[in-house]
Amino acid sequence: MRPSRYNFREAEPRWQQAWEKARTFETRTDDPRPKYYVLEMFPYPSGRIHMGHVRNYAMGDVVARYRRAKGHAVLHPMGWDAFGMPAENAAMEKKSHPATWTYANIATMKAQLKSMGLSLDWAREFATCDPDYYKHQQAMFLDFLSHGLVTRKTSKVNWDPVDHTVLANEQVIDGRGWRSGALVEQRELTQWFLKISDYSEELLKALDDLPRWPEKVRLMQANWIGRSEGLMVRWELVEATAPEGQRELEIYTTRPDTLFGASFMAIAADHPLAKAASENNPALAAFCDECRRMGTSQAAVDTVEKKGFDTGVRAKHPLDPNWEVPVYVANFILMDYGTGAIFGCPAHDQRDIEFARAYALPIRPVVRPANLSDAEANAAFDRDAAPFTDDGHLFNSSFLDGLTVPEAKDAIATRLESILLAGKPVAQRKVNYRLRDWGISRQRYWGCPIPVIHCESCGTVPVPKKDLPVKLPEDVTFDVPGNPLDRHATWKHVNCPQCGGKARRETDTMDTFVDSSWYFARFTDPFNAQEPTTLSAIAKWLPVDQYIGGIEHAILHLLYSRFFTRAMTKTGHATLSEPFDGLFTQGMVVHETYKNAEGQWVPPAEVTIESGPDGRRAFETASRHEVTIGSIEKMSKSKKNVVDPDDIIESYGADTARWFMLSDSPPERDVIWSEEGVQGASRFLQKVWRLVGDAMALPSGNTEEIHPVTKAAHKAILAVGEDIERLRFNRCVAHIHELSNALNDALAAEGSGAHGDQIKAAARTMIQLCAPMMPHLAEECWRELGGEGFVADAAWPIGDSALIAESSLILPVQINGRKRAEVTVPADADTATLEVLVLADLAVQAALDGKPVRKVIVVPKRIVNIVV
RNA sequence: GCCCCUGUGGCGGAACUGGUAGACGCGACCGACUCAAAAUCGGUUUCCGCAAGGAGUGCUGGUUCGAUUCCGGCCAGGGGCACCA
Repeated sequence: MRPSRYNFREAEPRWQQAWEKARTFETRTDDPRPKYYVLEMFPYPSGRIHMGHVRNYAMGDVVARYRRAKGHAVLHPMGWDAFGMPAENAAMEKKSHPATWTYANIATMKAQLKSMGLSLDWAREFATCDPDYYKHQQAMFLDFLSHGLVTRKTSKVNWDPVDHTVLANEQVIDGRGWRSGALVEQRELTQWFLKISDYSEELLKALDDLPRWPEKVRLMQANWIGRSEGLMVRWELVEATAPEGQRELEIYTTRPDTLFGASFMAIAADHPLAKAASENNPALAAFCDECRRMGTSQAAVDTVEKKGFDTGVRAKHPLDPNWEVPVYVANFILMDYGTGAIFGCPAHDQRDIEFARAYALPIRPVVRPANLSDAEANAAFDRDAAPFTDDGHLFNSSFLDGLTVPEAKDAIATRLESILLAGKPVAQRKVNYRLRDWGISRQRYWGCPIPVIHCESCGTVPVPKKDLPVKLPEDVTFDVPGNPLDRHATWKHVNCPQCGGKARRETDTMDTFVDSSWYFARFTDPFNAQEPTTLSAIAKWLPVDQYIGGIEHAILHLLYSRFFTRAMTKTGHATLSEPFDGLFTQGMVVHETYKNAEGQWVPPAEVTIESGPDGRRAFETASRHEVTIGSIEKMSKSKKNVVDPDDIIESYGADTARWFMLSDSPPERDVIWSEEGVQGASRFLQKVWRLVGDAMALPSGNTEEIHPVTKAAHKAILAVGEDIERLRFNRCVAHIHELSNALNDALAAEGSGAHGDQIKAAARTMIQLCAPMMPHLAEECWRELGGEGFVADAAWPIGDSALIAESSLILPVQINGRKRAEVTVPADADTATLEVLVLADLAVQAALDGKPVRKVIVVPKRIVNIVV
């Protein structure tokens, strides 16, 4: 006997086991059908999955299951982004080894993901902390090294002087170390870099070839790469003022047209000239030290007050040897960008004008609006007004006078290129990029070791490939701060692979972004023990057809992966440039917040919502005390507005959780998790169960005519398919609701059983359309409706647009753009016939009220507009 | 400061490429079933108005036979980037 309610607790695990036993979702590499690679960003094993994961993986699973049904060989793998700081923090706090902690979390989260019933190929699972994974990463690093894609240079880190440890930006809070509370200093360390900046132009240009990426993400990447065209200009220093050995100062500018408005030079505290000038100037040295005490994060640099210090050095204007400008050290000039030096033109730059006002420097306007004369512009100039940064015409600028800004940029570049200083042109055109090389060195234990050995006589020597992997030692302690690899008793002491002499291992590990920059490639053949990738598998499966993840990875992860794919291709590990053909960034999961009378946050699980005509009220379930409903915010531990996926799956089942995640909200926007919403989803599942049961109970029978339910079914097939392809899951849900309503109507009207076959067919269609979103219930119903095998293996139904066609349609009629009537007309009537039909209609006649018709506009199958 | 996105009923949202604004769902209300409740089913639900009718997609102006959609200005909310020369 069929139960009247669907029992998900019994059915869901049963179908999960059945799929697993049948190995339904394992991908055969030699599958001859057209491929489709669906990938969701793999999770960090933090301990438990959260609702954001549920949303992300529910979306990916719909795409994967739909593509399977459409006859694709689908690759839909899952793994773990398993290296990173939280494991070390847990090691310090809970005294568990990072590996133990990480693998335990993976086990928990894998069980949670399995309970969602995702169509994943678990046979391909790996964690980036598996030596079997990172040994290939080390091999590729060595290949990158030999192909000139790796460099070693100094860069700054946040140094905690108390804990003697390097801090991540997120560990620096208000300029202090998060544990020690000590003021953070900048320290220079020699570090390993991947030369992503060699690909700046390429990575920028290729953004145009990614039409299936969100415009927003491409724009963010373009801004991050930050191409600018400018001029490198060398300024001769006034000899009497310059430190020993310093003859000139080179700056980079994108506004060379404003050179005649120059009033000062500003250099970074780490600029060689600043260091040289500091030697005999303790006050300047102290100022440079102060600049260095800022954190290395941009946020830290941003919030600091703009300050400068006159070095006493003077520079000669390149076009007027008698014109001298002062050289300042300024805390807002970054050594990393351009040459670490600028010239300031206060009249035409916001930052420069603030600096000039603060240090009483001259402000000379050189660009005027096109509608003013030179004299008017000079008269109108105001030191205290905002700088003029628009395009205009040059004045007060010698041979540039009267030119537009672009003309002046070109003219001054041409002039300066022909002037020689110390035998070389004083200026040179230069395209510059904001994008910097990718520093991958981390002074931490829980990461992929950089496979290099430092030998006193041979220098840096790559670890021979036969010695890979360089494995992390297991016997490490976290009771003191600092890098456990560095203080390990034996690990770093090795013999040099070249000379055999005493040497030491590199103790830095790789940035975890390296791990995630090629995992998608490894998934195409994770079984290859010899090589990182199998080229035939890369060629077959890449690029990823649909990549889905959070917008927070819009820049770094996606840009690094694009670079890494190119680097892999250069070193023979891949055969393409762009790893992700289609990208989708989903919104966050948000929830209401609740506060009790004492002002404490209350978790949703302890709150009961009651709604009536006066709105919604919330009560603590246990005490019945009313709580205040607060704003809707991203789920976070601090506000306690977190809903645990396990609790939801336990109370409602995986299908309900998935269905609700996909309903209502457009996937790129935030979705509000609410108890009412999830209950609505649950009710719909039961409705599907009931409709299928009622349909099944009908006797067989058919008539020639096409029943409305058949039309509804075919309409839904076409609409749902199109909307899945465009990732508009909320609309899919609406279409399925419509079909279920049509089915409900058909069942209610069915007395004699004359249309049994058509109604049953419509029920089957509904189940197939539901299957990508609520796979367990769909399997259960599919079996009942006599479907063969798994619905997961069934071909997607084919919609027949001919069945939907109507012989007549209702056309709205507007008069002067206002809807006044509706006229039923034959679907195939031509424009002239329509005009006659519409004008003859009684309701139209009444609305026209005898006014003369000036014009009739007919939009076929849409609307008729009469102009009177 | 710069850049981007968003703004539609009580709520989430729909409306293809300029062509019937409010699909679908949530909530609410009314009714049926029930001793009763839950569940379920049926109906109503943009606002004003008894109605006829009118208004209406953040505000404002424009283009158009016709604007949620295109353009200008403004307001509000969200996000990203940044002393980037």
